[in-house]
Amino acid sequence: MARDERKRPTIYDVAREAELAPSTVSRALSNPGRVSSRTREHVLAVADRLGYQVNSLASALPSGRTHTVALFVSDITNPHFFGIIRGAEHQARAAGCTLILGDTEESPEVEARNIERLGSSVDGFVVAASRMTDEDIEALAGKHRVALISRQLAGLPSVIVDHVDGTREIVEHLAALGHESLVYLAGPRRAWLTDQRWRGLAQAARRVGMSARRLGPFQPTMRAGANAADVALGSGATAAVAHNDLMAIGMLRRVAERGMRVPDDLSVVGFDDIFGSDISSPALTTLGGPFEEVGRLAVDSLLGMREKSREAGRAEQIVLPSHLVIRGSTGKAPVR
Amino acid sequence: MARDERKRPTIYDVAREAELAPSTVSRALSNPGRVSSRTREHVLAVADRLGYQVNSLASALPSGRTHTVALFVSDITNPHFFGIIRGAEHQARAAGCTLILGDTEESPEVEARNIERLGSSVDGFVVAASRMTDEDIEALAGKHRVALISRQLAGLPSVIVDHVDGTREIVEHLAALGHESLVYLAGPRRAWLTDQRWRGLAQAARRVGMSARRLGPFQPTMRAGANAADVALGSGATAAVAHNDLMAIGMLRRVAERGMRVPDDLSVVGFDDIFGSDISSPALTTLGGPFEEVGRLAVDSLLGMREKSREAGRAEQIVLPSHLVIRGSTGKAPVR
DNA sequence: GCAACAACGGCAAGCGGTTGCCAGAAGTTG
DNA sequence: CAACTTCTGGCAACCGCTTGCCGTTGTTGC
Repeated sequence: MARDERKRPTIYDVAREAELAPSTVSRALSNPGRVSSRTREHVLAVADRLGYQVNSLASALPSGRTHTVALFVSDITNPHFFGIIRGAEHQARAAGCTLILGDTEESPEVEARNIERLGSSVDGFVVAASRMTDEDIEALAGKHRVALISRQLAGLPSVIVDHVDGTREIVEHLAALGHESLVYLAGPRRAWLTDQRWRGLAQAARRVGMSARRLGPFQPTMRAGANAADVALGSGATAAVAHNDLMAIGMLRRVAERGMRVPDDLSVVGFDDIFGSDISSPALTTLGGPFEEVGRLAVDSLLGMREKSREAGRAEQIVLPSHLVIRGSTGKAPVR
Repeated sequence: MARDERKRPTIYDVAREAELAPSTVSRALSNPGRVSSRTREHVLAVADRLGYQVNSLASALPSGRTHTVALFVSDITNPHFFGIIRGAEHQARAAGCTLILGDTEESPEVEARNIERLGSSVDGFVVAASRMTDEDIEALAGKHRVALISRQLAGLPSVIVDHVDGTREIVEHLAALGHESLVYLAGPRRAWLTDQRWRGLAQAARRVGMSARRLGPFQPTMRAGANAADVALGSGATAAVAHNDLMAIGMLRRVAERGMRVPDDLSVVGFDDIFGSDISSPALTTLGGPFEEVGRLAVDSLLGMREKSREAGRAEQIVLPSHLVIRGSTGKAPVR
């Protein structure tokens, strides 16, 4: 009731009260240099007294600037995105923007639809771990400002955590432990990272003379990890690299369930170093990265696109270093 | 470039192309019953051909309906909110709304500020685990539609997971294991749940003749769990109930770090049954709840407020049942 | 066959801001 | 002191869509 009667004051109310034109009030509020300081202060005082708050919808309409950015993640229940979300939020807030978070639930359709839905009400999109095709992303980028996370595409700004060096580190770590064979439990086919990680692993394995096989694809979830574990155990490899920590943790459980031991019977490595990867038993060896920074930089480069035209500035593709976190899930290769 | 040249078509473009008035196009799109089916189909076809997409900003301005709801959580890195977020999103989507997610980072100021910022651009707010004072929430509710999660306040719709029965269950479980004393490691003072949980525990303990003490407050994080563990161990109690799973998991680690064992030396119970609570070792005994349902219902009752006036309908306060998940972190009380 | 009434499409006034343009006031310059 | 900038504030035209109201046309009832 109270809610409905009292309408929010508008600049017209403030203008009337301050005995000025609405346009002057508007300027005093959003373009302070344009009016005299006396006027500005007067307006501010009146606005304050009336409890005036800009209607962000109304101001976005003529100006086209919504001061809102959207972040889409492929699965909001994956702790991997925590850091990214936090980082993005901080950067957005620092830039005076609101962050809208969307969960695409691993579906390229949901992704495309949600993005289209938001269309005109945001200044741009940060898409993390997109499942869309390159073509769809390009089409999207033709209509909106887009920055990518965990994916690279020519001409678009992106932020990824290095996987070339990271996978090399993983392989060398395993090699040092005496492993001679590894399997990669692949993530979704649509995930750009799936191929990248496999390529990195395969190449590094070749270099150290380790055999490597790719199995899957699997959904990047704990549940699918059980399946992946069975497949990995069946493969005869002594080391398994899961597409992400969620899968890896699911594998740890399944291996234990089957009465085998990690790392004695099988070494397991994950990606992301998520919350939970250090409380599992054994704790998970995993490739971590500065994900908060990833989120921050992605928003940053999205907002940065404002000025530089896409052609001129050459969208920057940022690669942040990863680091291998060695914990209990990797150990000496079992002797045959 | 492509992005900037081609402006999105508007209803005027569609109207011109369809040789109709803009108002008719508007109606065909958003109020189909108001035009003849022939006209509607014609408009739809033209709109489709032109790739028309409503500008949600523009339509929200005159109508006042933004088809957007905001969900604020106190800490987005707490997996507890996963289910709530998912549930809220699903329900929002089902109702044709977009969900905006906000992280208030445990701060009532951030909470109030962010809510005010969004003010006019959402249809309402779902606030989970609010840290604001009752007065501030009431003030907010005077200006916007608000639904609460994990908090009750007269006159406002809310969804909580039962704690009365839940805490009783916890206490009885501990009593059955022979425990005669428990400590509650309290959460933030501003969290409504902190007092509620303590009250429930204290009352249940009294009834079974168990001693209960409240310690803290602590931040509801893993980090603070270490501190809580030390305090709990120092208290001499044989059972510790942490404010949430994050704290409880932090406690598990700290206890192990100090060379003691859970549950042999100390039984530990948490709240929420978050992701991670079953992969810790020992796995955590915790009070779970249907959190996805919580999120869903909260959005539901928020959107339901549309029709029924707040006074008339008597805001519904929903209480969902909790369930105790017994795992390895609770065991027989140590014999003295 | 005509009044009464739907049904349907169009007009135009908003929603609450932003902003290009103009004009009067104030400040500079020679 | 005239001529010319620079400041400031106001006017009014949007931004793209919604919606109350009106007029036309087609239907129905008697």
